[in-house]
Amino acid sequence: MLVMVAHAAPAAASATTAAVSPAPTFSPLYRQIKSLILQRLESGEWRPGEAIPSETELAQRFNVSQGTVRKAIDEMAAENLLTRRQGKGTFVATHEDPRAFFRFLRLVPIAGGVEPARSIPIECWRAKAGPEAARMLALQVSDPITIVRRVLHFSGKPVVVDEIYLPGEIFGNLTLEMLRDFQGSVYSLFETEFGVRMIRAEERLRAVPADRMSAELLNVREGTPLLSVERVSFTYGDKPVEWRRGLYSTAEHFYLNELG
Amino acid sequence: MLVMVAHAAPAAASATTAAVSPAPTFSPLYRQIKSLILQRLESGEWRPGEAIPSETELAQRFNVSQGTVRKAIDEMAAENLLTRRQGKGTFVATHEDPRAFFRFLRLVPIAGGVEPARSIPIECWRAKAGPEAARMLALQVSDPITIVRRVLHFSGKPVVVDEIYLPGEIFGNLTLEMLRDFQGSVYSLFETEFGVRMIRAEERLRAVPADRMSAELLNVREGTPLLSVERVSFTYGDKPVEWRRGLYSTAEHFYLNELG
DNA sequence: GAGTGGTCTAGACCACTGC
DNA sequence: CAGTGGTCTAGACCACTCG
Repeated sequence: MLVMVAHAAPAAASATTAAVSPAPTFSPLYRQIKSLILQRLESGEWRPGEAIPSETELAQRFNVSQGTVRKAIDEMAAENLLTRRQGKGTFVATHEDPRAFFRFLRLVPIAGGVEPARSIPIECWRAKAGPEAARMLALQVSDPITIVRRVLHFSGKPVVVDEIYLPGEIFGNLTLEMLRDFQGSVYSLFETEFGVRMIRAEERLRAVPADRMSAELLNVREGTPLLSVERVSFTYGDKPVEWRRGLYSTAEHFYLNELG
Repeated sequence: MLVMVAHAAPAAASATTAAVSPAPTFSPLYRQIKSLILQRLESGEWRPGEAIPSETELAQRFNVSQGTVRKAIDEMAAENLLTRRQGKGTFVATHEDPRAFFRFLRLVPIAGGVEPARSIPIECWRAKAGPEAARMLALQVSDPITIVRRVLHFSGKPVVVDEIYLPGEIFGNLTLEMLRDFQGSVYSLFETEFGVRMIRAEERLRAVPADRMSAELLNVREGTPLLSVERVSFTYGDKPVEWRRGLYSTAEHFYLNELG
């Protein structure tokens, strides 16, 4: 049945759209399988850290060959949505994995050493979205939001000061205690406690002078150049669910980026 | 013949190394094909922008199935070493491609618009490598190097001031005139005139105050926070061939980074 | 229409994990 | 040993480009 849909789709697509636009040409079978798997992930049917059914079983279930399922999973593994483990199975990616840590925090000490960051939450409060937060989070102005202020320490020293803006609809129950008590990264908490998995993010970097409050928190002089990092994070379906403004002290750390 | 090597390799490898270390387990056939193709690229047999032989021909040549060649090329396309064009062939990736531009210059205007950067070379001279340049370029101290200073303009305004350090052995003939006259990016010139193709790079970002010279060139006040971007670029075989220090004015631009 | 990459299949066998 | 992902093959057909 799925096969028929698969073969019918491109023909129908080109028939209806060819005269309008040449863009949406063709959707191969493995992409349809991919979006079926994606649906299961979005719906929470297969949860972070769990194994999904084996390739052969998915192939039977979807009535396609194992190679087609494989190609779908290949792409999703490349996008860090799934993780393959030979001999064990294919697993839904999770931020519990320490590898995921440095994918989202690219700060490295100038002088060697790989100490993990320690997050120290300062405040957590509710507010109404201003125009900027609303735009970034695709909300309406004055929709409820939750804001977290915190500091990140590396080997005991404050290096990053952060403000995290979250949609109140999802994160209305977030409290300072949860942030304090949770073992693991913030994204790990979001995933475990709120069922929200961050897939990708965009960061915008600038150099700015330290304001008084940040200077105090980071133990630098007011006006010291800091790295300003604005991040919007997206979950499934490219839905923005976090907006973050961070100031990084780059006296003893740098932001490492790989250009592929 | 190659097939025999392929099948013999893992057995031999595990026989000799199993007792020593469990690391270098197994090299599948498609990776051997991949490194054969890589050799052709490194040697310049297939040059940037040119088409490589078709998959079927490579399969015959290497005595493997087309699917195996395909998988090798798949990986190399994912690494931006090759570019596939349906119906036309597979091509060696090149920095002439405008897509390659923003892979290596992630500066975006805050207020919309996608004006291309204009590179204005200021100086180009020979020098001897200091300890830092030597380390970054994997040279000996006092080996010859070539240094370029330049400014990047966006819509007529200076935004980036750059110093580029290059191994003299390769870039001994680089002149200010070449930089001025060449149409296209610096990497495009390196590729065309010096046969050096940049594959990947690492950037280290910090926020620093503008020194007097940079402040003048960028038309900002001394001490203004600037984004310091240090880059080491690598060619085939992870050989470093460029070290760059740039100062970016982030008054009207930001550095955009995608976290996947 | 010939040639290229892109998709899909079916089946064999290998490497790894865990019972 | 059974079950999983990983590799390799051979062949069919589709989509795209170009002369």
